[in-house]
Amino acid sequence: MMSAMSPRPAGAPPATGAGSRRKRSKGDLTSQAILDTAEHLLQTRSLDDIAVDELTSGAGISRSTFYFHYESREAVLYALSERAAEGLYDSAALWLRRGSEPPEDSIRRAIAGTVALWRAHGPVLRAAVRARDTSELVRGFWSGVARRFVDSTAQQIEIEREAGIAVPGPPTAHALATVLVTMNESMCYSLSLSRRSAARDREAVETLTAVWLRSVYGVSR
Amino acid sequence: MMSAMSPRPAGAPPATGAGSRRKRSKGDLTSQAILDTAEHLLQTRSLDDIAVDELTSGAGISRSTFYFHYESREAVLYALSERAAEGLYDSAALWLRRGSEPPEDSIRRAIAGTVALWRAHGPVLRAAVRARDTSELVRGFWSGVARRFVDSTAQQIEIEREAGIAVPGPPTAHALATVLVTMNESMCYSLSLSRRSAARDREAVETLTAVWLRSVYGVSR
DNA sequence: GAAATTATTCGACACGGTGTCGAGAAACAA
DNA sequence: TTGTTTCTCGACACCGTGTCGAATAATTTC
Repeated sequence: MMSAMSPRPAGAPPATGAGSRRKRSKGDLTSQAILDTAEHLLQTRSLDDIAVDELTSGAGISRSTFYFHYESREAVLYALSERAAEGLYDSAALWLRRGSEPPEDSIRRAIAGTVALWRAHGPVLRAAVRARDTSELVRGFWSGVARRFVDSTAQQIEIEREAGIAVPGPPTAHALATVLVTMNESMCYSLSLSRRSAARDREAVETLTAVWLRSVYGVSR
Repeated sequence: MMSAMSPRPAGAPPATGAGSRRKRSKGDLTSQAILDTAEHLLQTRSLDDIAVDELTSGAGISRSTFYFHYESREAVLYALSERAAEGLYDSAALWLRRGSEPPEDSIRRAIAGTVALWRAHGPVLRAAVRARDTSELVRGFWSGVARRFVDSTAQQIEIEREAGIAVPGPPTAHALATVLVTMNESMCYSLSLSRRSAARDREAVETLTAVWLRSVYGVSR
């Protein structure tokens, strides 16, 4: 007796990353196929417009099998977000500028990196941002990402202020950082919604960079 | 014969505004009741979590009657948005500052007005912003509002630049305006999500004002 | 390699929400 | 009153979700 009570892989399968050394079980493969189908469909439709059977027929399995691999559509999105947000963390590290490189360069580079990443994974990131208001899981994950960005930015602002390079408070370093990071996100969101265009991207990067520079350092040119 | 083909009031009932002089037909009343119920429920739940029968039972009518008054839940949101966005247009007029008032004051006043409006109608405005990605109708309406804001801001920036008060381009007046307006919106969105707090609101207004001032005028203080 | 165990898949089902239809009640006009 | 327009309702067809238990495939154990 004792029915199997198979341990459903709640959030994401063990190590969905590319570098997974574990043996590729059949289940891993279909989990992956579902993820891929989802990312593909997300390029056209919003998450709640995508029915579960579209996900599964794209992966060549029956609808009910889906629920063996994921708890819900949101769980799929969560797994997808993790995959896409890895790159974001790298960008976050760029805030902390190296050596004596002028702030303008490091800020522009970081912003350009963020824009590029939104271009690469726009549909997933947009869906994730939208799901913040819906899914506790996604909200938690995403607010972690945001905090990381805000904190390191605020820290950097404080350093520059103490060095007398950046213009001092009333806006708290933290408050300023929050606004700037939020601004970046929403610009990237709407940018990723428009047709891909190098010129548009460049202008967005330049504009955001200018706002960052002027807000933090007060300088113009 | 010739079945009535009753002219369903597509978007919103004739003149949903408060100043409507038309006779209060029974239908107007229930349309209104639906709207009120929707705004009330929106304070707790997201739009797609709200079922049509919750809207109608709140208004004391049967579910199918809903479809006589509105085409869909989105149409309700559209009507609600119009109601809430009226105030926004007033704020937009504030960009164009009067006489010789220092820019800092008019900008702060305009931003404070926007924040206040988001505090008053947060749930509706949030739902509207979310529905931009979903409903063509809402997207059109909302992008009209946004354009109005951006255009008048850009125009004002250009005036200030020609007067030598504001720091000159690379960032086009229009590009800069877009970023700033977008920033305001997303900050208001997330602010309206947090528990009401005069202190928090004040800090947000100050921070946004600082970013506007520094981005447009380059000054620090 | 046969049996036991575990992992994966499936079809069927119950449920809940949507949107449409045609019948009819209520309000109003003549 | 009668006719017309406005408004309301219940019934219905449809679609998507999530759960269950049984069936099959893969893997381990002996």
